[in-house]
Amino acid sequence: MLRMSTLFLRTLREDPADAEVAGHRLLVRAGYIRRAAPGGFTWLPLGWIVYRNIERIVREEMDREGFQEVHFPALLPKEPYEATGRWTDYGDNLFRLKDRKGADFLLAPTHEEMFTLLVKDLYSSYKDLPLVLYQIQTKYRDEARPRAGLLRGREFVMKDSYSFDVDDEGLEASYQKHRVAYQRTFDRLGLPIVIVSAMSGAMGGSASEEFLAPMVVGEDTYVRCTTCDYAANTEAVQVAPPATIAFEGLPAAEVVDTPDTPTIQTLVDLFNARADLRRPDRDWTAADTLKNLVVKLKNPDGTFTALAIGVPGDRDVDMKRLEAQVSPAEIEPFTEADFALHPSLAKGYIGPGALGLEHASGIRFLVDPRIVDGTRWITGADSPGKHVKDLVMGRDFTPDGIIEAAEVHDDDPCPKCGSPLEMARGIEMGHIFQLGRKYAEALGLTVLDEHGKTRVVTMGSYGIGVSRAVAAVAELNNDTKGLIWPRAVAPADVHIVATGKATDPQLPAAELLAAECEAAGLRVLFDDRVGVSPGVKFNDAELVGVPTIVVVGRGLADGVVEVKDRRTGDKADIALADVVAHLRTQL
RNA sequence: CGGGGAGUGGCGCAGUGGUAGCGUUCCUGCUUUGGGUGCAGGAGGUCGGGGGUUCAAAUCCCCCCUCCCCGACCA
Repeated sequence: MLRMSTLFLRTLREDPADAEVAGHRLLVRAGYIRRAAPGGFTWLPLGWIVYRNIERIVREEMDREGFQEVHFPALLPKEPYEATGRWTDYGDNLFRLKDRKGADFLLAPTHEEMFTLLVKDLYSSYKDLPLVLYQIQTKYRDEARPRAGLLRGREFVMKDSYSFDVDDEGLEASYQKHRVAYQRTFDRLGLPIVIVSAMSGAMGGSASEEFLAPMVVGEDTYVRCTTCDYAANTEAVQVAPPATIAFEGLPAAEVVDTPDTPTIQTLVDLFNARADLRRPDRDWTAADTLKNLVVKLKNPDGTFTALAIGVPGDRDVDMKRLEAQVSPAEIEPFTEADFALHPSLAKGYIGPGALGLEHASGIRFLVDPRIVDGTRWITGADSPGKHVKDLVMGRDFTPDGIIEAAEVHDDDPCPKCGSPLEMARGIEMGHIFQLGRKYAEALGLTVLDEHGKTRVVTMGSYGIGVSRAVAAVAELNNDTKGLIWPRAVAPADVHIVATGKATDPQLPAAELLAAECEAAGLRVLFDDRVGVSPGVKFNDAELVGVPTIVVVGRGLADGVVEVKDRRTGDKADIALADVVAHLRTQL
């Protein structure tokens, strides 16, 4: 039994000034956590109880699938991470340190390498697979910007698991088991989840999905269909290409003088203003123009490659989407010096005429999927002050390929059903990932198959943010008065408040009730403080957020106590003799 | 890393060069006991850190650190 008289707890009367988002603010105010370091938090008794409840649920769902728990050090030598290139790839996000002999160590941001090596150490036969191992471990990432308390810290707890299979079918099965286990886990935590397709990116895996809890303070933007079940991370959205158009009857391309049209808007205005250029049926819009952007890719080996991207003029290139497409290369701006090296590019008037591996610039030219055969465009004519109109895709120019890099907008058509898409924000609670053989290859994890042949093991990795889940549940379960925990994770089932003076009958009656509740299997938080006014106790109870509040107060004279539902605010007077049975029905 | 805001008792804030204050919290006493009760007395701060200017710095100057917000970044 937790007693308020002795519990290590101090609730704050006012909001802490450095906490913006509701969940963070309330976790601090209600005495669940304290900031201890940049991006690091101390769990106070109530917070630690909630944390462990969540951890227990995660563990139970892993165990239910037959996954086996192990536990690695967080402090690791650099060598395994050098073997996979991550010692450098992780960049500034990796906490690096040296031991007394000067050897390099790191605080692990994730443990793919160690799990791979552990399995390599002990297993060598296909008969040993499939295998799934997991741990619940503190992770370290030197985040550029820790945020919103536990939502993004530099030290946090993650459940990470890793599957090991002989073949792709096995990987798929392990992946699906995790998918199901994750759905059940988040369901038990009371977290609404949208599963979105994510980019497999540089990892080269075939599938990756994120489990997002929708919330406005979320950091990830994703799109979801307003009609069907399609949902995808913004980076992974696939644009549905329109139907192609026959070339017959399309006007011939024509170069026109368009002085002083540095922007899409000025170009469109000019076309609408000039009688010789006006469209008879409707006004020109930015969507009629083809915008060509040139960037520089910094390849992993340090070399640079130029890349041109063509998108409809009513959209910008989304750098995040572009980066996801070209990963592991990084995007750098195309500078004046770069233009000097490519005299065929007329800045501000770049067009398909100069772009493409087979054309003057030799720059690879990729276009948005909406640019299909037969679409006609106003675009740069590769000469200052000139544009070309009615340049027809497939007839007048052919790019080197397609790229998904244009901005995604609300109301874009769903690639699955064509209904409008909408953008939303969420926080990543879990990520499941078909890694494939990258780590097994780099670290030499192989097994012998039934024919005695060496096979590289194929892997998956799967994460749940455990400490983040505390923050997410708090964020989604509160009101102006405080937290409202879902019962499965709440620090107690019932918060018993005794009002009255020390000599009044309420206190001993509440004491007795608390003991009975506990004997009946209820987890009890008992406000047994004397000399504290009822208002303070009521406010604290609402702030702390235990789902059921029982007040042993003035009704005691009539043999009843008040049972209040924290979430709905519903109150009922229940006869003292019936309280325990009544409370048990609410579990 | 870029832009913006801010660091003063546990928490929230005031204090533009001259002995650090208010509210709350905490302690003591009395009072009060169904919505943060009232009164009185008390405790608690090297004013984020380091340099500098000055007779004198929370206050002015320089450097650094940290926190919050936006962006970049983020299996």
